[in-house]
Amino acid sequence: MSIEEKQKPQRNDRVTIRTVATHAGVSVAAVSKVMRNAYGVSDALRARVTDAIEALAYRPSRAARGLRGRSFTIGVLLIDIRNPFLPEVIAGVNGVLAPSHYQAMIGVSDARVQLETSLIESMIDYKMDGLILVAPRLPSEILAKFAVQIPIVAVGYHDASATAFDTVNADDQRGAEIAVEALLACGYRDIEMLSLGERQGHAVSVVRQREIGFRRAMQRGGLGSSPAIGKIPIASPKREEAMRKFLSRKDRPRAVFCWSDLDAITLLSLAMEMGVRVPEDLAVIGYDNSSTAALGLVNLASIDQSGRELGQIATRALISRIEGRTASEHIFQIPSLVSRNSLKRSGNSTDR
Amino acid sequence: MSIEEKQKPQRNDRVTIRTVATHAGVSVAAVSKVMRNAYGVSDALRARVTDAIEALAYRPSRAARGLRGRSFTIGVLLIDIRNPFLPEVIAGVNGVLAPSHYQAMIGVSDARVQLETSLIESMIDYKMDGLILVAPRLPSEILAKFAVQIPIVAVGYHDASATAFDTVNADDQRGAEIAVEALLACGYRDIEMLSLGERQGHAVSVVRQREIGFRRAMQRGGLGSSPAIGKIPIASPKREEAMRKFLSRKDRPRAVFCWSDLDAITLLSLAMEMGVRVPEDLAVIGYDNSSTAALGLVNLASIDQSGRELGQIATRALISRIEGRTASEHIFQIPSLVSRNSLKRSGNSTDR
DNA sequence: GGCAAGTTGTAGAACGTTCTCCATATAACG
DNA sequence: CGTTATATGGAGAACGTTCTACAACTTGCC
Repeated sequence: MSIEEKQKPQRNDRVTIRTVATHAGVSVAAVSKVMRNAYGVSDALRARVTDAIEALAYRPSRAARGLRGRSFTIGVLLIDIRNPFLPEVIAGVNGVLAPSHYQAMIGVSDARVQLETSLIESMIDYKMDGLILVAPRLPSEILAKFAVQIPIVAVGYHDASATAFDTVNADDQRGAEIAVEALLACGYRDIEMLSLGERQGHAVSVVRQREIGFRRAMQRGGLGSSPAIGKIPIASPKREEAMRKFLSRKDRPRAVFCWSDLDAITLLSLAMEMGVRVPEDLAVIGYDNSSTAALGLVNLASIDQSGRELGQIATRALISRIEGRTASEHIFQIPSLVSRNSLKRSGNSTDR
Repeated sequence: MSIEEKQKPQRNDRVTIRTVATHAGVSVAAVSKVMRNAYGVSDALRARVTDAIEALAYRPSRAARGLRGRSFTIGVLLIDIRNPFLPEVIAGVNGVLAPSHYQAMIGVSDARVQLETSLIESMIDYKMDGLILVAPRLPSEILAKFAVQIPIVAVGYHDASATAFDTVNADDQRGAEIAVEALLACGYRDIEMLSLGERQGHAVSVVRQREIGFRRAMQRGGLGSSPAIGKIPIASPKREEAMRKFLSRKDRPRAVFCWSDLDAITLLSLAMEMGVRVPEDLAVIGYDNSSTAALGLVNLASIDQSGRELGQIATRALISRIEGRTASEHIFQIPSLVSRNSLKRSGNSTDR
C-alpha cells in the first residue's frame, strides 16, 4: 500500500505543493499557509516547510494560483513600444516591483483598440492582480467596466473624474505652458504648435491636454485667441511630407512646440536637410526629454515628464489598490524644462 | 429543486464554460470540444454552442486553461527595452501572432541573470506554450534545462550545437565582415572596432560573434593578425569617458566599426562636440540600422539585420515546435549594409 | 437479425493551488 | 477537575478548464 502511494507522485517530475508537503511530513494546507504566511503556523512547522521548499526548489504554479486566488503578477499595457517614453515607465514599474514578490508582464497593443481590448481581457482571464495601462485608447466608460473586474491604474490618461480607476499623469497642460513660457522668455512671439493628427481626439489624451495648455499660455501671453496648431500624421510617408510643407511655408513661425520628441527630432533633421537653421531660423522645443534629445548632435530642448517616476507612482498606487483601497486617486506630477541649443543659442553651439 | 440549481451559478457573475453549456443545453465536455475544435462534433452541436458563446460573450479563463492544457500564450523575454533593435523584434512577433489565437506576453530582464531566470520560471509556471528569448544572458546548459519544460527559441544567441532549443540569428560574423569590407572599399586601412565591455564574454553573444567576424575580415584584408578591438563600458559615466578617450587618442584610426548603433550614435555626437569631423577625420559604421541612424541629422551607416524579420522567423519556428517538432533548427539571416554619410562623403552631404 | 465499425455526446477525473471549516492540543480559569 | 478560550494543524471543497474513457446510437455488411 505504501509502495503504491509512493509511486504515484513520481510519475510526473514537477514539484508541487504536495511534494513539499510529503517531504516535510505535513499537510498540503500547512504548506499553503506558510507560502502565504497566513495566521496559525508555529515556528517549528514553518522551519520544516521552508527547508523542504528549499531542498526541492519548489516554485508554486502561477497558473494554479491564478485559478484560485492571487497570481502576484501585474499586467502593463503599452500602446507602442517605439516611443522612448514608454521604456522609462517600464523601468519605473520594474524598479518598484523588484523587491516585492510581484512581477510585471507586458502587452503591446500597437495603438489598436481591438488588440488593446483583447489584451486587457487576456490579462483579466489570467487573473492578474492589477493592470497599469499606459496611454490607453479606450474610452473611460469601457475602462470603468474593466475596473470592476480588476484594479486599474491609467498612466497618461486624463480623466480626473473617473471613480472606478486611478490615474497618474504629468500635468500635460502645465508642460505645454512651460514650453510656451520658455519660448516667450527667449523673445519669440511667433509660435506654433505641431500636434498629433489623431483619428479620434480623446480629450483624455495627453496630446489634447498639451494643446489646451498651449492655447492657454499663448492667450495669456497676449498672442491671439486661437493660436495655430498644425497636425502631423503618424504614419511615415505623410508624416515627413507634412513637416516639409511646414518648413517650406513662407509664413513659417520663428518658434515651434512639438507634442513629442519623436516629431521634434525628425523636424530637426528635415530642417537641416532643407537648410533651415536651428535655432537661428527656427527654435524647436519637444516633449519627453528622450535620450536622443540629449545627444550633442541633436541638442533638442524638451519638456521632461519623468516617465520613470510616473511608472513608480503608478505601481505604488496599483499595489495599494490591490491591497484594498477603493477610493480613486488622481495624481499629478509637474514636468520641467530641459533647455538645450534648439531653444536658444548658448555659448557652446554646433556651428561656432 | 430547480430553483436551487438556478441560483447557484448566479452567485458569481463570471461566464464559465458551465454557463455556456447550460445555455446551449449540452454538456461541459461538448463546449470544450467545440472550443478546441476537437474531433467528434456535429454541425448542429457546434452551431448551438457557438451561438451560446456569442450570446454570453464567453471568454475561456486563461488561468484555468494553463492549469490543464494550452494557455495559447507565448512569452517573450527582452534583455533591455531601450535598445531600438528589440521593439523591431516584438513587432515581428506580434505580426505573426496577430491572425492566430496566440498572444504574446513580454518580460523585461534588464540584462540581470537573476531576473532573467525568475522571469523564465514565471513563464513556465504560467504554463505558457512557448518562449522566445531575445539575447539571453544565461549559459546554454541552463537554457537546455528549461527547454525540457517548455519549447524555446533563442534570438541573438549563437549556439548552433544546441539540440534542446532553436536559435534564430542574423549572421553576426558576416555582418561584421560586411562592415569591414565596406570600409576597405572606401580605402580605409586603419580600422578599429569598438566593442562592448561585458562582464562575462559569452561566445554565444552577438557581440563576440561580431568581434570574430571583424578579426577575420581584417586578416583577410591583410591588416595584421590581431586587429585592435576597444571595449566600451555599458554604464553611463564611464561609457562617454571611454569614447572621449578614444576620440582624443593621437593614434586614433581613420575608421571605426561599432558593435551597435547605440554606441555609434553617441560616438558621433561626442565627435562633433570634440571637433572630430565625420567622415573626414573618422569614418563610423554602426550595427542595427536603427531609426535614429536614418535621421538626416545623424546619417550613420549601419549594418541592417532586420529585427522584424528575425521576430517573424522565431515566432514561426516556435509555433512549429509547439505543434510537435522536436529536432532543433538553427536559422541564419544574412545582414546587409546601409550606406550613409558617416561612411563616406556622398554628393548630398551635411556641410556642403 | 446480429455483429463490427464508426459517429456523437457525456461523465468525471485530473491539474495545483487557496481557503473555509473543523479537530485536536494546550492554556487559562473558576 | 471541568469548562472555556486559544492556539495549531488538517480535510476537503472549490476554481474553470482539458481530456480519457465510455455509453448510446447509427450504419454497413454478411
